[in-house]
Amino acid sequence: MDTAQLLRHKGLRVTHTRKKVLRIFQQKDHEALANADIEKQFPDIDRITLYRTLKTFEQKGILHQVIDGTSTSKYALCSHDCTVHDHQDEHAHFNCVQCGKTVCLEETTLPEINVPEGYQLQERYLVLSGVCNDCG
Amino acid sequence: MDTAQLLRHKGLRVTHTRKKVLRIFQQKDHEALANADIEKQFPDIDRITLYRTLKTFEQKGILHQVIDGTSTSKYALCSHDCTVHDHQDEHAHFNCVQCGKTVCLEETTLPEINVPEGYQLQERYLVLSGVCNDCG
DNA sequence: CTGTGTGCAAAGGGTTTGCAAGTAC
DNA sequence: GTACTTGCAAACCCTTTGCACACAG
Repeated sequence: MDTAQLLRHKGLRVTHTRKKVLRIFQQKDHEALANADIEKQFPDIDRITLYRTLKTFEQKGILHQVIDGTSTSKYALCSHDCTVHDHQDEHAHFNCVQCGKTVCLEETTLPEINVPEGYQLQERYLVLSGVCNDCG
Repeated sequence: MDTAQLLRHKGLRVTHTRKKVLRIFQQKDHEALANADIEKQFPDIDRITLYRTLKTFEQKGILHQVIDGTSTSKYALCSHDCTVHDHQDEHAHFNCVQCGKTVCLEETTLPEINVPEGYQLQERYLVLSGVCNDCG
């Protein structure tokens, strides 16, 4: 599905900004990107519009948030079986402490966890940090 | 070891603020606290001093940072075998999406993870979120 | 044409830095 | 007395909100 089709399929209007942002995520397939990362690649975009675009994409099930232990929020493309209400992102993420890049480790799986009596588990994140291939 | 002893043992001067902050963490043993949480319990403390206190405690191996998926940084007491350079915190943390509280799940263990060729793993965090016992 | 998206300004929350005054040892 | 700590102001970064204008459908 190309960018315009995907947007339309998710009930969103097809705008220049949205196509461009979506394409960036598709190119950087296994990487989690923050607002600032996208601004770097696309300097003429309005910062605020970008925040809103990412949030909209998340709500529509196009992107999902990635927790990587840094204080900035990052997003990555949802896999195809993601629905709006049930984001599936069952793998670990690795954050490089040197370059700050965060990648999805697709080959990993999350462990089963038993939460204590009375707790309701909704999301699980396995966050790894260290030095990546490029920086090591 | 009482608060003053611990501080002295870590090479820190014993001040009113440090004793009080340390005591709060000791009381809330399995909970990860953010700057704001401590301010609530101890309203007359200076916010900036508190930031610095927490950072100092982390550097000295008294506290360690807890990743819980929220944008605020939280800390919890290090276990006894924590050293300055090698923080050990081998269990999952659970963040309640309703009350925002983050607790350590001492009984869990982190899985072994194989990182890709060329990656150097330094830290692992298993972050859970959902609804806690009190809110559920 | 209508409702959705954008761009700008302004504000908000969390955090850090600089510097003078205060305090532990 | 000296080096370490504190407290205050100000700055910084990331993010959100309000509102008028622009544009997709």
